[in-house]
Amino acid sequence: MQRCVFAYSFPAMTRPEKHFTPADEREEMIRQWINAIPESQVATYGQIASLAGYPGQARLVGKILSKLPKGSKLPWHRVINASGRISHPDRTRQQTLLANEGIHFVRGRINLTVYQWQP
DNA sequence: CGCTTGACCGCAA
DNA sequence: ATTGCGGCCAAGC
Repeated sequence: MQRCVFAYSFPAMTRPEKHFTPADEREEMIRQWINAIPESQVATYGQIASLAGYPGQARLVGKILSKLPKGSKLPWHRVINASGRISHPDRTRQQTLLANEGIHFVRGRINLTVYQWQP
């Protein structure tokens, strides 16, 4: 895990009118957890949301990933849905990246009991 | 404003 | 196994 620096990185945090959970803080937490997913393992959207402190907000994780810049270093491909399938529009690309890490699919599906990250 | 749309999820048929 | 639904919430129109 890398150091958490969001409190100093985002000017929005210094504005006191919103009482808590500004969008930038949530995004930063979620990014950090995604970044922490080890190679050859996967996490679900909901799992990342919970780890980041926002249980039940899986959609938020998908939202953030959908806005990810092209050359992002974030291992976005290690995030899959709760049924072990790919939600990302470009399935083949994501599946290829996962295959390169030794994660294989059985009938379009990843076995979560084997590959899901347990922090 | 209200309504729709998502890289979602759990549960009930 | 698959479908549907309600819950979730930010963005865009």
